[in-house]
Amino acid sequence: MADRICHDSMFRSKAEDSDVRKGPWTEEEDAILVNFVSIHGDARWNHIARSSGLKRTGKSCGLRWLNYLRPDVRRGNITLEEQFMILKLHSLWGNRWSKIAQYLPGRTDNEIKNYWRTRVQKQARHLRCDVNSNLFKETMKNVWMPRLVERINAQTPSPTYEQVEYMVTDLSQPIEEPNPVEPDFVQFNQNYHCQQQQFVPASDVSATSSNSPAETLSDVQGGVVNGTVYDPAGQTGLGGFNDWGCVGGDNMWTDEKDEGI
DNA sequence: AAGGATGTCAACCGCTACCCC
DNA sequence: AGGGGTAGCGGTTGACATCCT
Repeated sequence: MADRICHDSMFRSKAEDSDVRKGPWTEEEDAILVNFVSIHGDARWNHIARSSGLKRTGKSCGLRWLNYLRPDVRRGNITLEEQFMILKLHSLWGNRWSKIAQYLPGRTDNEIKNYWRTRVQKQARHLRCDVNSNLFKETMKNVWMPRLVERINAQTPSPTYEQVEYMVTDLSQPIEEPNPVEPDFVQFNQNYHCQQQQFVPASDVSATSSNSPAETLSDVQGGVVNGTVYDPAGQTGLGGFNDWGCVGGDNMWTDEKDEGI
């Protein structure tokens, strides 16, 4: 859209525009930006861009700071706990990346978005279904999330009863928007991240129906019914499908090879 | 070993909402 | 009220890395 030129360029001269740098940031540029932010704060990015001498747009400076340079940004692999939160919050809010990022301290919306696209959507492709389909949502809720919880439990001590009840209750929440249980997530996040306590698999609690949504899955082709993985064509006992409901190969939760957990 | 395929992620783009004058 | 300036959001792109044949 020709009349929707990036606003950053609207108040830059043509000479300046032709001089605007794009692409990866250099260490020197990073150092300049960090220095300027330490003096002027992380606001007014256009002012920083101009006065720092960086040949970048204010927008580019802001993005670089937010996604990479700010001191509280977390780098490295997404943890199991973070993965669980992403799946859970995405089931409630969809592609509201910045909102989801608020519940994952130190993670950026960009990082979460990339995670979703590269890891989660890949699994949807393997299942030959749309990431927004009922099949994919059911598989995520009834297979991947409980298994993720199991893996989290395997590395941390037992949860409190309240936490178990919370998890069970919350996992049964319908997918809806706007989200009516947002305060619970604040509590959940605090409990989980601050106290280093743990979950219990929903499948371990009789009140849940994590493995038997047959009446729901009967409406779609493929999925997981009573622990059996069905492919989108309705076949069972799929060669190549592990019990995550995924095609064997890369493990979506870690960088390790999937051993058919 | 090579090169094509695939995955990852930083950065950019287009758009919208908000604020201020 | 409305227009300009700005920040933030979600989608997309492209460079680089890694994997596979």
